[in-house]
Amino acid sequence: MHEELRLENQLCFRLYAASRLMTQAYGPFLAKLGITYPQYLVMMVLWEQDAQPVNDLAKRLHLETNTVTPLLQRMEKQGLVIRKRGKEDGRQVIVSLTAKGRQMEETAADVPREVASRMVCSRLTPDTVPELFATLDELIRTLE
Amino acid sequence: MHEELRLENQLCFRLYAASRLMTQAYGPFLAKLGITYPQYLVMMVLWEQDAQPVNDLAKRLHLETNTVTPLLQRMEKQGLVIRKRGKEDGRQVIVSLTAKGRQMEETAADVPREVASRMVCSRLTPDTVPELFATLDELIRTLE
DNA sequence: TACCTTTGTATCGCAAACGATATAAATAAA
DNA sequence: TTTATTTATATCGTTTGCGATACAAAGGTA
Repeated sequence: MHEELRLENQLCFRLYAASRLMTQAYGPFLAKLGITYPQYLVMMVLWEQDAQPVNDLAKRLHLETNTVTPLLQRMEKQGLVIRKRGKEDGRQVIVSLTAKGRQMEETAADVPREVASRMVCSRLTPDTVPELFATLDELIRTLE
Repeated sequence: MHEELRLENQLCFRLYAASRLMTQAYGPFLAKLGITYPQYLVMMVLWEQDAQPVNDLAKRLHLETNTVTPLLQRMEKQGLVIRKRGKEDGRQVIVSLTAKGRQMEETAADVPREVASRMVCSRLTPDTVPELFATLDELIRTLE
């Protein structure tokens, strides 16, 4: 038996499981807004900074553009964003929020708190969370 | 601007990004074995305990059976596992390793070390990793 | 100008991942 | 025993996610 191959010894599996369960935890709240979890991430990026090229959105989310493009196409069909060719650089596609997309920010502002309330852990306190964030941030920087 | 909606303040996004980047880190090594990352997880479960019903595999991986079934069908097509109806309970499908699947464990034993070597972080030490594991484990227990 | 390379998006194909639903076997209830 | 319910898998449709590839715009270079 190879101890290093035990599921319980894997960081990768914990991240994989935690990530999917976290996505599921957001599901019911995002369903009320009519969006999915990756779409929610795109919206957060745009609420923070509107009118960005596809490339910048993808980089921010650590995704490939061939993942983001169809995602944005679906969001455009739903009337959340519009996509326009860049004026200076005709290769770029600038993604901007519609009025509907901007309005959604108000409703969405409650979501993080609602999810957090279902996620009370003894090990996730104002003391320990910054440490966890820093560790994950370093891991992400190292892997990308 | 809603501070709680900033991407940088989200645990969910860090887990999402870290999980995908981790999967990508395994990619090249698993490609040599001819399997994908979720398939690798299934193999780890079976190396630990062979001949399990689909349901147990799914529970162990925190996945739905409708995700695991097609995964196993692809693995069966590749000759890594075989699926047989249970004798006592005809509803169950028992998944077992083939000789090829068992042999793969030897080659795979190097994978965790190879990935770890590309993942050296100042915040991921023998001291801090148990703490991180415990936090993620509690989070997973809370969310499931 | 003509040609080559780089850059930014998009298209295609495949493997997850999951909700909704279907199906058959096992179990409980009548 | 017949009927109803639960349980274990499987099927279907949609959304992600990514590698490989295509393609057009932009930027060199000769």
